[in-house]
Amino acid sequence: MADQELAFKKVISHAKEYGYVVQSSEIYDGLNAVYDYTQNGAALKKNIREYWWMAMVQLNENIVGIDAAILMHPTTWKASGHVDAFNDPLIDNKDSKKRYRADVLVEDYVAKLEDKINKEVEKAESRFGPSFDQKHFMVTNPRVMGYLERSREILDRLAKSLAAEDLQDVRNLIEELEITCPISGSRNWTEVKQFNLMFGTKLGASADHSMDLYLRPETAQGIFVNFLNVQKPGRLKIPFGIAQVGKAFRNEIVARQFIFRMREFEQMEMQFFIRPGSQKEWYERWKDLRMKWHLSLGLGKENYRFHDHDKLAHYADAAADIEFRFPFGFKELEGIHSRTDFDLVNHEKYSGKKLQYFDPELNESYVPYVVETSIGLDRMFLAVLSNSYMEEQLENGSSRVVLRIPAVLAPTKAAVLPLVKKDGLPECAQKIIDELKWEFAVQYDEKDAVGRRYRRQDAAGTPFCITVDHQTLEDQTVTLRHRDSMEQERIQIKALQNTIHRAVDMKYWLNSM
RNA sequence: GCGAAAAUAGCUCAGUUGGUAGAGCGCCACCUUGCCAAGGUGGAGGUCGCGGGUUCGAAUCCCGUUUUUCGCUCCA
Repeated sequence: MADQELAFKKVISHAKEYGYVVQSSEIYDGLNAVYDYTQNGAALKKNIREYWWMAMVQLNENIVGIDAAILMHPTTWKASGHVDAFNDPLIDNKDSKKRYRADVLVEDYVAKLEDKINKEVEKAESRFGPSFDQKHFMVTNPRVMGYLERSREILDRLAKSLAAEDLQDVRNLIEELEITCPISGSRNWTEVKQFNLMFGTKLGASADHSMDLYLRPETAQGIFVNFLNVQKPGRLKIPFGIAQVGKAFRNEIVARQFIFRMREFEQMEMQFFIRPGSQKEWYERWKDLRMKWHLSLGLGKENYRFHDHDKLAHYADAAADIEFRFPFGFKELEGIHSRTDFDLVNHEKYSGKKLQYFDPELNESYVPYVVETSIGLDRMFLAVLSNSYMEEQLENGSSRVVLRIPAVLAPTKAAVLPLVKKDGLPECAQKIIDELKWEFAVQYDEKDAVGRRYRRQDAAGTPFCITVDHQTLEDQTVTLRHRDSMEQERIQIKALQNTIHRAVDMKYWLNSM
């Protein structure tokens, strides 16, 4: 574990030093769980995004891509269930370290009062026998009346405090009622805090006329609300998919582990619309296809596994994660969910608009079922980066740090290095760059001994180094040096484009699926 | 959110009983070498995370705070 911890720390500092990821607003001490991607990170992220888009959208005739807004009509989140599910007043017991919904604690207390009332009723019933008049008893018995009065007072006060967002009073109420933690039995409570996992914001510059909005907590709803706006222009026939890459925002209670769980993150997801009843089959198919996509990058089969959910979210009838072996253990990288018709049906209900598909083969209309694949782009980035980082001992006794990023994803594909910075070699190198840069991200470096430049490029993850020497001026050949094997070969300048292309093009990588 | 640990140069870290900040690597310039890091000379870069307090004097002691990592918890 200590080794893992150390390895993870090294990845994090390497990410900063080599221009991949830094903390957001670092000069102001940073912002909790928010990170910026710097030049190489931005390039790697873009390449991952494109690799996904190619596999999902471009190569599938029945999947199209959209780009929905981050801001959506607030009713969207009522329909999706997020307003209810993501919004709670919570309180912690300091001794048991358990967290409770504050309103539920109070309601449980009231439930106990009701138990007491019921016991009184039972007692009286057994005493008076068949002539017992429960209604009369309830409004005359002083104890029962006391309990009822008490319950009403408590619930009224709770409702008022919650409505006024007076959390201090909710806390006071818990203290006054002497509510104890069911586990520790203590009354050592923290303050009550309102946890709203959705980021609020306002639409409209003037405070008087503004409307409360949320930054989307997931991108999926942008697809569901546009279901017909996409299906109709595309004349799409079921089964078909709508894909999207975009930012989502969550005020996570605990946001940690570098870019694994951030407050602002990017999702790549696809909602696949199918006939009701065929969900099992499509769910299995997409699990299989998504795993193949991951394996095509060659990060190692042993680093992936499926995790089937036992407890399902309210909208799902089956769900599995693809987990990856991160430096801190196997964690969720992608989710595949059979979402049934939950989302579309709810949007029909809240909007009053039909969100149905007419199936010409069945000659009937229905709300399609949905199988979702949803992968965290930032998590995929972390998977690639942490898996690529290696410290190697070489045969000559020296060591090197290398990022074995899959060449198709590498931020820079090749560095062009003049052996010495004189005799026209830099000019020659520059000419090669001017040719290659139209197709690949390339870099020039003339500083320091060439061996050191190789190491620098290794550490930055560049798969190829092209070295220009005096022989180049005579026969138009260069040294092509490979990052992973450290082997070099002499090839024609003319052959560079094809050789690099073969190594970095998505076609070859995705064909290995 | 609770608990623990940490924060000093771009990175990794040293800094003794409190006395005005150092190393290695990296970076920049020049010279030298020239196919797998660690040649020479010179240089830039730090109000020691931030804010208070104690003290004649704080990187060092105390309090608060921010950020990071770990455990628990939460979320999916």
